[in-house]
Amino acid sequence: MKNSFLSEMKSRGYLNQCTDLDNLEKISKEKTIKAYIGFDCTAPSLHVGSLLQIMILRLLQKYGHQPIVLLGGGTTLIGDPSGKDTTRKILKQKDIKKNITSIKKLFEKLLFSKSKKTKPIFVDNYQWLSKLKYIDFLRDIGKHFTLNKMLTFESVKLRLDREQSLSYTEFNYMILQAYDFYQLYKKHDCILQMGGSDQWGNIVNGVELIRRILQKDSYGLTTPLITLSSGAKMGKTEKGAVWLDKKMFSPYEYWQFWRNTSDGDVKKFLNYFTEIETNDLSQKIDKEKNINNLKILLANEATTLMHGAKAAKDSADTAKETFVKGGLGKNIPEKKMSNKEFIQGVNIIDLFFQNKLVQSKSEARRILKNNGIRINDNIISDEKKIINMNDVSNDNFIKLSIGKKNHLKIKII
RNA sequence: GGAGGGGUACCAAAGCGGUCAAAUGGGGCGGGCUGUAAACCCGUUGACUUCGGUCUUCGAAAGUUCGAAUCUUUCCCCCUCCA
Repeated sequence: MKNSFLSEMKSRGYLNQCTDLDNLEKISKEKTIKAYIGFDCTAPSLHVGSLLQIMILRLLQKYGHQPIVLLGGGTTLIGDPSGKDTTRKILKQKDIKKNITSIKKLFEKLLFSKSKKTKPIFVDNYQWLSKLKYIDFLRDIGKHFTLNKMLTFESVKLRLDREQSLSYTEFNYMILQAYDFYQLYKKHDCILQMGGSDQWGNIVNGVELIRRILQKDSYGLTTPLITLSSGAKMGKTEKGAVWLDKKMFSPYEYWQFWRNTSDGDVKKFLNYFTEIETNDLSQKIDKEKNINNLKILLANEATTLMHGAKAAKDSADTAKETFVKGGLGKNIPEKKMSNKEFIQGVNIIDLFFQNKLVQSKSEARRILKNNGIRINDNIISDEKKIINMNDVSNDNFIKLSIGKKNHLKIKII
């Protein structure tokens, strides 16, 4: 059997559930299809939690199909209750618009295609949702949804079971999402909606709505929920979410995020988040004895995909410098300071505080007590220590470190 | 509309007149071990400090008191149940 979109979906482990795998496979082999994924626009960037969805859109393109990216300008106003146990804050429309603009940029880069056939289509559901008339909507769309069924959905049940409130607004979310699919089917002949496993209920609703109104078949499929071997949710680091936008999360940090993948997750992630052909990949995995090299491979591939080959290489080099040689890496953030201050001498605590390596002086003192503060890789244990020109290295730098991973080079001018 | 319950540090949650900068758990941070992993262990987790202390915090404001997170009043917000 020849490789197809769905067969690679399966072999990479992207496929969790599908409404009708056999028929979808048949159709996607016969002709090119359009498929959509909806994204919430609650923040100015997406984070790695959405990366799997992005990967499958790219995969779709690889097999000549066309992705539709739905940016939920309308639904974000409502808030999806799936997977959340409390009502989300309602965002301002102005903010959502900004978010949409910057998320769109991200997709334009990631789903870039020269071919018209696989070029991504961007839609914003605000376009049609904002035009809905309440009475008409209730009559035409609402009649297809029974409360009996809606109450059986996980997202609803969860809230009710826990006696957490679920607002009427949120309760409508699933209907709107179903309506989105219906609109895209009509406007763009989009026959497939994809999403994370928590979207299954919403997706099925759309498929059913299309069948009821148009008597047409459409399809839905979901990707598995990614769990770490530790059981935690993926995508959080000490610094918060792992954003895909380099303004919010630098390529070096991004590289480090993947480099720090735990052992148990490496092979899975290589399949999920790189585009190395599956055969090559399994060979590589078998051959490689040192798991750290696989982690580096993962970090390189994932960073290349997101930020480009150069950024990946720079990050890898910096990491090498920093961790292997222990010297000053190129990508360590750098700051300039006048030599006047150092001729006078600066208190160590003040120096770290001024350079924003710590949020308060108390924090600096605390870390210092725990042997976490270093100047030029030497642990400092005296909080009254004065840093002056004697601490400047030959090439006019002072290296400040907090812990093992947080460094700053000060260039003396 | 009626009846109750509640708002405490990043989160959850104790405290219910002084010994409270506030138990405990999670998370975070630093250290140790190591492989930039996991697990585990130790320390730390409001700010400033001349290291003696000082200042600000328990939804908001006002009050009682020598003294309030704790008592009173008003206001704001959230939740549950009944209609």
